[in-house]
Amino acid sequence: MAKGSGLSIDSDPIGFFLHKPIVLNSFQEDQYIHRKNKLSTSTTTSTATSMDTTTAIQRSPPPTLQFPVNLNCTHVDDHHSDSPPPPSPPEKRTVIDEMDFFADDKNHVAKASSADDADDRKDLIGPRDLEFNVNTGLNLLTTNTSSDQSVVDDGISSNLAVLHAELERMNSENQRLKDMLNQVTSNYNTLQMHLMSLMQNQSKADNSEGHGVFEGKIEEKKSSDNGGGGVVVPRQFMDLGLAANGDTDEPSLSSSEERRSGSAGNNAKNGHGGGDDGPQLFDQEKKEFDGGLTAREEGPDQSNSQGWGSNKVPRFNSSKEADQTEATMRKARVSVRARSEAPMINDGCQWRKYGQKMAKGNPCPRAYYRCTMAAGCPVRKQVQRCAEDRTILITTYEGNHSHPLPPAAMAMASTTSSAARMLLSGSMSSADGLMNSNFLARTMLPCSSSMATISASAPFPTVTLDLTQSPNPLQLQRPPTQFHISFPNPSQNLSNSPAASLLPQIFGQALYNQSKFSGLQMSQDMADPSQMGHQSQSQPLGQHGSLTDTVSAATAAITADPNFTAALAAAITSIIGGGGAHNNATATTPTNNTNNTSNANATTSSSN
DNA sequence: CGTGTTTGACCGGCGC
DNA sequence: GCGCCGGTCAAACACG
Repeated sequence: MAKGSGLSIDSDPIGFFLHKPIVLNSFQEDQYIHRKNKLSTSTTTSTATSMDTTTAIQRSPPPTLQFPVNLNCTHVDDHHSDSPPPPSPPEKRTVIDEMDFFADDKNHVAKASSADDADDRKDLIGPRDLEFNVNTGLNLLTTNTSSDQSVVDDGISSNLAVLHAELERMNSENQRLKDMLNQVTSNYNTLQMHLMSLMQNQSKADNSEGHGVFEGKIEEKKSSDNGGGGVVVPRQFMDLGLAANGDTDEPSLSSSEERRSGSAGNNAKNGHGGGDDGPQLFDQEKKEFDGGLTAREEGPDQSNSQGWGSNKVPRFNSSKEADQTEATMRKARVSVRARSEAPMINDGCQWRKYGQKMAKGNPCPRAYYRCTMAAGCPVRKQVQRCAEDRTILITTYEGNHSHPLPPAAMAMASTTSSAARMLLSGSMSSADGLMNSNFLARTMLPCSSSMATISASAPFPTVTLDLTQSPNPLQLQRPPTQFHISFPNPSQNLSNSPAASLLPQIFGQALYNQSKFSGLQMSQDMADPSQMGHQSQSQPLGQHGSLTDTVSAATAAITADPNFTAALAAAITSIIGGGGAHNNATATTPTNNTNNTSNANATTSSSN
């Protein structure tokens, strides 16, 4: 094996955050030069794509004007003889002129006639509208008076009124769903505190009774994880609920973490002496935790608002089955693909590098990091450049933070955690988690794009969030008229729904909103001022690896669009209703995106 | 001197 | 059983 190959990346997270100059060896320099050469291309591409998206949005409105105009045609005819037309302000003609999309000779004839008197003008309104409806011109309006103006204005205003009413309705619904989510979140937190209290009592009871070796070791480990403070909860729960959730339904603590604790605490420098105890300790701890959770389950609403279904699945399996399930869950990962020039994306957390290896099939080394924001945080990540395109940085996260996160870290953490949770909820909804994941992956719509990928073919279930394509996050801001969401159909499986693909972002946003930060605000609060700004506004994706911006942009876009909140509600409903397998949230959009994820068993996105 | 990185060694899972 | 490989450990080293 190519150990010590020298293909190292200076990736001091702290230094990175502080704009510490990055020192590269010759190979890295080659890589970075290569990437820099490519950067202009990729940046240009991203920018162009963004512009295309914007243009597409701006082009959309005009044709819809026909409908209200026709409505007013009837209206005017009905009042033809009732009231004389008000004086026509000439200046309004310019407004009408702007609507003369289709001019032809007929309109000139009509224009001449319309100049005679108001009644004649009114008479012409009907035919003119008909002509308009069949794509003839509106030039006759250039001499029309206010009656015609009012016709158009009334049409537009009535249409606007309709739209406004619709918007208000959606906003109210949006607010209602937010309230519901907040309440569910609150209930969940309360439930979790109950659980902690219960577990604490249980652990004390077990300890006092002098039960088997596992319990004793668990106590030892728990104390170690909490800085020896004597707290007997498995891990500290953060107030945001995110990490607590992750700890609850996604046992992220790897065996090595146990080994590490054991080595440090007991075996000192003997290194691997505690290795064998790690998984057992964790499994036992996990069983206790799950058992307590199951016992305390109060109902689907509470248990799933943040647990995303994993918590709600009863854990009455035998110990062997539980071990299998836990092994699967422990390995759940979220991989984020993003274009980045930096050796490591700024996700707001602090990382310490603990290893580097050459991975098979990739000339680029894989770096291993663990979170150092809190002692005993089980989160690890692997950073590796894509072999095919070295401008793409693949960051794979495993586990959930056991500590409060700064705002800058919330977006990524919540997104990845939610993605993992989504995956796990799918896995846990079946006795065979992996097969279910495969099914979930395969049954996602083929027409979708590559924002989220679920891969069960890997040794561990992995969700891949592909952020290398800028259109996807931006497309989340498409006007509601181009993004239709239909609400749950109980007879359909969630996995059939394209909205399922939005769950990582949606859930991330939900969790993020829960923490009282908006995506935009978070983006502005980021530690690195150079990476401030709203990605969805204009900043091309992939510049300097501001992945957090990307995520926040996507999540902010979701927040901005009531339809996405509706999708969130639908998704939550889906999970609440059946571990992500009963109800259905459907987001129907035309798609034209391509899939660029190599291991894409299923990809989804909102696209147009 | 404290903190973080580097890197050779080691472990465990898995396939043959 | 053996080798491969991913993942981790920890002594040595670098740096401020």
